[in-house]
This record gives sequence, C-alpha cells and structure tokens, in this order.
Amino acid sequence: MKVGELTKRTGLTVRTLHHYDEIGLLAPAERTSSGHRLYGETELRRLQEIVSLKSVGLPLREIKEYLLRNEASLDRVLELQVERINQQIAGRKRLLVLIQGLRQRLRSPNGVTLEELTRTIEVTMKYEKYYTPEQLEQLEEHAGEVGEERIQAVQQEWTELFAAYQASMEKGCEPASDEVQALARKSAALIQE
Amino acid sequence: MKVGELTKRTGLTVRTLHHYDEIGLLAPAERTSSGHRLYGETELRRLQEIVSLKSVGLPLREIKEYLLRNEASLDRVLELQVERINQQIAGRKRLLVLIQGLRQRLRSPNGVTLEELTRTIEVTMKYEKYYTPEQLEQLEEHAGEVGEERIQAVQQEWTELFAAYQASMEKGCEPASDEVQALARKSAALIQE
DNA sequence: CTTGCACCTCACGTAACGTGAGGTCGTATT
DNA sequence: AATACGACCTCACGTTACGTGAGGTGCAAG
Repeated sequence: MKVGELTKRTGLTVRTLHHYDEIGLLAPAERTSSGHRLYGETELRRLQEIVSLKSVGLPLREIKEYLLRNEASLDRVLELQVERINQQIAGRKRLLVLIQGLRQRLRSPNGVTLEELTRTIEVTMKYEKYYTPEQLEQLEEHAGEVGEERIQAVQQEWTELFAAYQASMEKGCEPASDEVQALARKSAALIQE
Repeated sequence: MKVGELTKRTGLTVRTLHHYDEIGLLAPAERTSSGHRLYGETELRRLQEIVSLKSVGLPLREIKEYLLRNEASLDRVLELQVERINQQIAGRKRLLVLIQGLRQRLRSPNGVTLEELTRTIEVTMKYEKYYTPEQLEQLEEHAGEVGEERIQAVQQEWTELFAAYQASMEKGCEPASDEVQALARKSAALIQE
C-alpha cells in the first residue's frame, strides 16, 4: 500500500505520514527501489493505535514512548480510547446543562452573575484541555472505573430489552402474560438502577 | 478585575489573555496608570463568546471577524455551541460503536479486515478535525438541521414516558388498562421513529 | 516519446500559545 | 522608612504538528 491509497482510506494527509516517518513514529514496512513508501497491515494496526492515542490527547512524543516501552496491544489502546470517549460524552453533557442554564438566565430579566459567566468559561476550557493529570494517572494504573463501563452495559441491555418487547408484540403476547411481565420487571430494575 | 483574578476564575492563562490582547481579539476595558489590564463584565461576555466559538473549532482570526461583522449575541453563540456539542456527542457515540465492533473482531479468531481498520481510523480522524466544511456552511446558514434537536427532544420524551410508567405502576394500574396502553403506543411510536 | 499523476526530498511558514529574562507595582510587615 | 514578595508588565525566542510550495523522479497509458 502506497501513501496515496492510505490517505484515501484513512483521511490522513501525505504530509502527516511523512511527518510520522521523520520522527520515527511510523516507518513504512519497506520502500520500492525508487524510494516510494510501502505500508502493510502491521503499520495499519500501529496507525490505528496512534490515532487512538492521539484522540486521547497524548502528544506524538509520548505516543512513541508508550508504544515503545509498553508492549501495548491494539485492544488495550482501543479500550483506553473508549474510556476516554465516554468521559468526553459525560463531560459534554454536563457542559450542556451549564450552558442551557446560562441561556435561561440570559433570557430572564434578572441578568446573569459574573460567577455564572466565569464558571461556564471554566468548564468549557476544562473540556478543551484534553488529558488532565488524573487521566494520565489512570493511563498508568490500568484504570478500571467500573462506572462508565456499566453505563455502556446498561445501554446494551436496553437495546436488547426493546428488541424482546418488539418480538413479544409481534407474537401477539398479552401485556399481562408471564413473558411480558418478566420483561417489565427487568425494565423496572434497570430504571431503578 | 485584573488578569490574576480572571485566570483564577476562568482557567485561562495570563499569556492567553495577553495574546488575545495582542491580536486585538479581547482588549481590557482600561488600564491602570501603571499599565495593569482591567477587565469588566462586557469583556467577560466577550470572553465567553470567544471560548464558545473556539470550542466550536473556529480559529482566532475567524472568531475576530465573526464578532466584528455579526452583531453576534451571546445567546446566539451559545446556541451554536450547544448544537456543536450535540453533534460531538452523536459523533462520539457512533465512533464508540465502530470501535467496539473492531474490538469484537480482534477477539474473534477470524481477524480483522484492512477495511475495518482503515474505516475506524477515518472516523476517528473525522471527529478530531473540528469543523468540517458542512459545519461552516451550517454556521452561515443559521443552521437548523432538525436532526440533532429532535434527538434531544426524544430523549426528553423518554424521560417523561418513564416517569409516567412509574406513576401508573404506583397507582396499581393494570398493564392492559387504557392509560397504560396509551403509554405503550407512544413508546412504540418512539421506538419506530 | 511525452503526458500526467503519484511520489520523493528539502525547507520555510503557521497557529496559539509556552517559557524564561529582566524590570515595575503595590501593599503588608519589620 | 525600608524591605519583601507576589502580581503585573514588555520583549522575544521556543514548541507542536503539521501546511505549503519548490524543484525533481517514477511509471503506466496514449
């Protein structure tokens, strides 16, 4: 695979790939006699690791170190990215609440306090700055925070529950039937949680 | 308000504020006789607009232009940020699905295809690059894309529905009662959508 | 055989600050 | 009144992750 195809398929630029080669982050598997870069599957996997870690907020130099010392599996890196994305989503949601609150106040004749303005700016900035010290810590400690994972699991369960409801409806089940009641109890438990 | 207090309250750095002053993006309301910068509420509002637009992905130069030509209300800017955050959340969720899929395949003995690897990289990159051409278009066209707003509305409706179910249960309604059936029909309609 | 596109290697440009260096202001304390 | 000492000021060069030509080679097709 030459650079051209790689850029078409990944959305990266040629310059970026050259840059990664220059700094020794991602070298091509080999070169043609004329010097054209050739990338294989190994490089693709590594590239995936790189963009994942980059999206997590690590600078290239640290990504290099990380991939060097840690015999980091692609899976582990993806797990990290998932974790980070969940944090981002949670953060954005909290930010939304703050902003909507601020907008409400703007509409009301009372006006806003300086406190509210600065708070919103602060939180916005916080979710701009990619990785906070705590997150670096997590990165070392193999993390774990059951919280976010559970949230994802619950979403999955809901999807399955809806599918089961759908199936029951198509079979023409009574709403009071044992089958449907079981689903309802499961739903209630999830809601409760 | 002098820089020190402003940085403490917003999380921005002194250098950043100096920089914004240098490029004429945010000048202090006035200076003390000794040259210390003083910011007032007007500047705080403008600062909020700036960080919002920055979080949307606009470069500082364009933010300056935008604030110059457009008699941009803080409210309008916040609305834009909300829109953008919703897009980000939606994007991240899609990316999550892709990554989890990729991880599944990694575990299975079949291995992954090149196609999957490149696709995931592509999507990751897409949500790194902050504002795509389409989004700029949106920005000019006063946007609207009912899509994301509808998604939010639906989430709200679900919350209300769950509350209604809860209420019915506590009243001891039969699952086949008219009241509960009405809720069920509404649920089904939402699921369908 | 030349056209045209994909690829190559320098090498300087850029955005948004970071990071000292060296000096002034202000006010609480000796 | 003198001395700290932290907050503020203005240069001015450094940094990250590439962008953007400039000038030249490789290769499949007409």
